Amino acid sequence: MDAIQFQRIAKALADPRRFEILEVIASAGNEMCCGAVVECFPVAQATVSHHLKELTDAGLVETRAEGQFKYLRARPDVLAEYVAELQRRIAPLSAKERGLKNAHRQKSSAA
Amino acid sequence: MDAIQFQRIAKALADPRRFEILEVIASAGNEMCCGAVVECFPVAQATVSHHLKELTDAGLVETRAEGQFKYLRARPDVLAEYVAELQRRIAPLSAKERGLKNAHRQKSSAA
DNA sequence: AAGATATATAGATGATTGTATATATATTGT
DNA sequence: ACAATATATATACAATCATCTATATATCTT
Repeated sequence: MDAIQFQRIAKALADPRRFEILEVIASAGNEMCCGAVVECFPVAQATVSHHLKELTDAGLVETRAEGQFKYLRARPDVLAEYVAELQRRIAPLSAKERGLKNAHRQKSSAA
Repeated sequence: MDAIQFQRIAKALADPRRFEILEVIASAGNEMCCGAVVECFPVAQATVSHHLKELTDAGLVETRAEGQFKYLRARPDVLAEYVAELQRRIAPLSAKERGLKNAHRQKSSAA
């Protein structure tokens, strides 16, 4: 996963309403059309459309167009990729890594 | 993990600079003082201080005061809690859950 | 063709936020 | 006591963003 998508996902997850929208789509079980999502929230259709765009840009939601409708489906696999990358970047160090880190670190403890 | 902390963490992870700060602390291996973090980034000390506050408020970083210094340490366990909650909320449904969802959903497939 | 419906886009606005400068507070060393 | 250092806080500002209204585009129905 490249850094751009990584940050895009982090951003997408950061807004409470947008996260709720993702939750609704994920809990739907099967596809859900935009209108059904709009009905779940007390915000304008354009607002939901905007959030859906950010979620799909992040890859957390995929869409399938069918006639005038657009069907949404969550991508838990993409979320899993994000999670994996997140834990790879913020990882507790192994004893060996700690040793290497500490090896060139006398300055801060001597100063 | 309560909803407030969950959103606080999501927010804290969403800013690229703040995330880099967390990365630096996590990769330090042992404690790191604020000044060392400030040296890593081309932003003002007050800006780093502000980001550190958000990271500690979110629980992703813990601090230990020692004299005029404040030592920082990442909390990968808190991140792990966040990740667990994230995947619990956005989870692929089991076949049984899908069945239940679909049970009262004939309209969308019939329309 | 015309109206109705679904979704997307454009533009505006108020709120939030990342960052800066300046200052306060606390601690250490002389 | 005083200067120096480390960190936090107050205030300000520009940029971003969530939201809205209005409109555009596409599709369906009659």
